[in-house]
Amino acid sequence: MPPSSRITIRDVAVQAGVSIATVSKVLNQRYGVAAETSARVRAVIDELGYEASLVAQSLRNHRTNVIGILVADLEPFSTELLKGAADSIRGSGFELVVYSAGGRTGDQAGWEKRYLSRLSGTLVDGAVLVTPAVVLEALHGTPVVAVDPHTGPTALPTIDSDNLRGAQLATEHLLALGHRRIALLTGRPDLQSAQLRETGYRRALAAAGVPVDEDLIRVGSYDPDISRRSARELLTGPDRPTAVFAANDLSAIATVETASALGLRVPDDLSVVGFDNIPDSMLCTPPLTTVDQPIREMGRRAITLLIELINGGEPARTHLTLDTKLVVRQSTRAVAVPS
Amino acid sequence: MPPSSRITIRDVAVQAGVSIATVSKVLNQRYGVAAETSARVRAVIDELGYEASLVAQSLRNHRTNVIGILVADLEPFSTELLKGAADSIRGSGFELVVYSAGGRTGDQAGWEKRYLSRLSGTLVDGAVLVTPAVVLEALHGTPVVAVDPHTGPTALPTIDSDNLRGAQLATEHLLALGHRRIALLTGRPDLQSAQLRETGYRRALAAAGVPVDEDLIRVGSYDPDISRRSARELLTGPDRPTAVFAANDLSAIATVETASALGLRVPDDLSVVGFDNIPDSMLCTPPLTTVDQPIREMGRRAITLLIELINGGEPARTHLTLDTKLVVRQSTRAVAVPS
DNA sequence: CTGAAAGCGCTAACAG
DNA sequence: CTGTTAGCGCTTTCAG
Repeated sequence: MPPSSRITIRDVAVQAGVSIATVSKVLNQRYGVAAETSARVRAVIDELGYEASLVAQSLRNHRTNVIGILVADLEPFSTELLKGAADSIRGSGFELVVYSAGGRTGDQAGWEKRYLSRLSGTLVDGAVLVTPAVVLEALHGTPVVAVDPHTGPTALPTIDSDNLRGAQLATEHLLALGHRRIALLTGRPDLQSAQLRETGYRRALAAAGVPVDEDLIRVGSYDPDISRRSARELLTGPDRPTAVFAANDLSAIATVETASALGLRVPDDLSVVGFDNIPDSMLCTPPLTTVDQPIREMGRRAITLLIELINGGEPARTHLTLDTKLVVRQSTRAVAVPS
Repeated sequence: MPPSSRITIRDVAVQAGVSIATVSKVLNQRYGVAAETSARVRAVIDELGYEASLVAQSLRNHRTNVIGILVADLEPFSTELLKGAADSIRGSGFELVVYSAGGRTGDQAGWEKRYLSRLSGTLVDGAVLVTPAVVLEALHGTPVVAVDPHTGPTALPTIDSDNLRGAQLATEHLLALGHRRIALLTGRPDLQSAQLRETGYRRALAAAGVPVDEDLIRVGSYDPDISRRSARELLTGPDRPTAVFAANDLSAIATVETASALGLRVPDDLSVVGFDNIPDSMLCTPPLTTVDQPIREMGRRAITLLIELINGGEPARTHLTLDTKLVVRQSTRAVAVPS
């Protein structure tokens, strides 16, 4: 078949009666083209609606002014992050391509490495890796920033949020309200974020001198169904908790739903705090007390850091942990403190 | 400078002691390579972590199995659409790149044409254009689908939603509740969506025999600030409306805020319906009655249609208008019908 | 079975 | 000032 009827630089050259090189010079505003020639070429470019192929340019130049954001899938977390990234890309002179593995994360070596290899060196000047699940060493020459990596510490420059402190805040809040039987719905056991959130919970309890009741710790796995099941166990058991800290917003919502189904009112009969993975504005029915994770801000910072990395030198800080804060809404309530 | 230390097919060839051509054959599972050679090459590929450059492949092959989504910016509407697109890309064998103009929509010819030209023919097999604001004729060979184009009818295959009917539904709902003084906050006058929403409003009133009071129609422009101003005018004027239909969710929220600031309670003193451009779940404080625009579904359909277009023949329908429906929440209330 | 060579669209020396 | 030439990394004939 004909190699697509795309208009190429050659078409322009022929039409304008000049060489390909001359067209290229006009395109790139290089010196050494007669004003008249230049005008003619430009006229033809307009007439034909020609635009240089990004691909061909990438292959030739080693600078593209394009930043890549690599995500496993387009879901609430990653899309929220994209909005932040878009904020800081504006006016930076860079363009943005988002590459989505389309949920096919079961691949051999992981989408992270695969896409990074396929795109870097060509097409993008640098990349942001969103919640990579495998450990990646720094790559051959292409600047990479990781956002909220699910694995532990990484050699890569990283932007993450303070999971540990967030969990402590949440638990302390419940303690301050007088709660003593505080349950925990954990996250996915294999992810560091979940481990940190559990640690924060345990530390807060320990600091308050409240013994941990392992029966009050159930797996939520960042999953609505699993969380619903665990929540039901917690709330129907003997001596049920007066409060639940859910390591994830989906778990928190599942908890509220389950409580409601069991005839328990939130916050009158049960206080709930969730760890927020999706935008604040989406958490509303019912209003949940949450730990606010600054997703958009992480997106902004990741791009800023990446651009520093691309444009040269060593940035001041190559690992940034953003603060989390507690957003108190009406889903928690004080209880009588046992004397 | 050294052209980036990217690992190329050449590195693999050298390391394996074969020619570049042979490596390529192994990569593409072509016949005519000894099993032993093939194994050796594969070993080297693994060892080096080599992945073929997407860019170089694109330039050479004219099929990339990549679909492009071109957006002016990454905001609530476009990111919501992306989620839908991701849904239907899964398992399709295509990958997804999102290209964002980064808000720089003030360009000469419009980002739409520019990016389409830069990417088509190479890099992507087809593209989805999200809310293009200029009229584009079908392009040289590359399949393109437009989503919710802001201009009128287009030669391009299109997915949009039923703005007219949605607006009628909203207005009829308010009429059915007994409202007679129903204000309209319009959208951006230059966009067809806004015009259709206004037409729907007028038709519903006409059908009910309620005369249109032009004083109750104010410009909202899909913009919070402008909407707030207009809302204030409407609500502080003499003989204020008992209900407002806002042609856009941002306008609706602005209306509720303004009402609140003026001491009017929603829905007790004022009913509000908004046309939803952002996901249902984000509209919650306060709960707004809205017209639900199926954004994710549009994303899904757009990809499905595009893939049909790419894979060959003429699809059954090349222009699809999705239904909108009214979601009634507590921000509207019946009023006494004047006898 | 393997490799040399041409070329995808473009840019950057270098000649003319 | 302009055109010829040599690749960027890869795939694909087509000889060896």
